Amino acid sequence: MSIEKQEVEQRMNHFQAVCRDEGIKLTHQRMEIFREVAQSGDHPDADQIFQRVRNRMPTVSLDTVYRTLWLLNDLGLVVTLGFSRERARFDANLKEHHHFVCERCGFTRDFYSEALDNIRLPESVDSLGQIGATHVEVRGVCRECLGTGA
Amino acid sequence: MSIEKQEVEQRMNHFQAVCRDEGIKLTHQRMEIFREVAQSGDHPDADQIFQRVRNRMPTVSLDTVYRTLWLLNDLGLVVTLGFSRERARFDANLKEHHHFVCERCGFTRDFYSEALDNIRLPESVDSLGQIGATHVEVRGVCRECLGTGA
DNA sequence: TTTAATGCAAAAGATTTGCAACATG
DNA sequence: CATGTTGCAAATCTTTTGCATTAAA
Repeated sequence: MSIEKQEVEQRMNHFQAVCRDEGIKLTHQRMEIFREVAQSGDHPDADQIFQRVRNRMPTVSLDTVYRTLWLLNDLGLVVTLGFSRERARFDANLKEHHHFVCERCGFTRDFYSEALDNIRLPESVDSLGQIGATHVEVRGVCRECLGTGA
Repeated sequence: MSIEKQEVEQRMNHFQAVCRDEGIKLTHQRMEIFREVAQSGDHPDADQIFQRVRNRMPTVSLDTVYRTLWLLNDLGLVVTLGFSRERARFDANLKEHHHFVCERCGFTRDFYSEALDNIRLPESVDSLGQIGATHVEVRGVCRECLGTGA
């Protein structure tokens, strides 16, 4: 599944504008790496991106892919799924619940809400497959990081 | 932040019952590792669990912690946060969106919903900190994995 | 006693870093 | 031309595995 050409062009333009504004050099590698993410609808990981870019650019290196992806992330040009940069975290709470996650320090807290447990999903989701648990993740900044510490 | 004693006891009992049912041996290590997750409200990762268990049980090894955590996960006694077992995945879609994730193959697809973008969070969340983006993750099984392939 | 689980040490994987060569602005 | 960026190789960090020993049922 890939993104429409027109949308990809828009994303490329935005990327170039941001790089110019930030004084970040527009290298061949960065262009190809960003393009790859921009045109992929399947949320690839670093290694998949590396493999795909390498088809067009055989000399690119994996470490450049990593450096570039995190740069794009810091620039807000790309987003990571879930709690991505972290390792697996475990939870013995089996009741249906949701999470608040602090974007700065990783602090994570469960919360409950019957309303959220019962949210209606759009019909488009039904066509993707069989639906299991639905889980809400709220990103934010915790009180501690805000300096609003009790 | 730790879980109430009574709740921990309940979780321990459930854990022991499941192990018995499944013919899984109740070792000292498993008890301590599960207890650690059961009484932690902060969603620790494998290494944190290892460090904490080691205080009480200095001979436990990190590989046992890993083996046990994934066993608990397979038994449904513990849950992982987000897309945990995977590596970081990237997305250049900056529009507000949500995800459907196949639990079997990892297939992930964006979907949109104004209703979900505007869900009301319970007030308890406000007290945790400043709220940023809210994101819904639907877990399920994709059509391909269901054998309902188009 | 039988079988599964542990600890150790080593292997495998993933990600990051120092540095000289190179390309961009 | 000056500086930031790359590729390489090595280092680091995380997670997994093989195997002899130990412990649970």
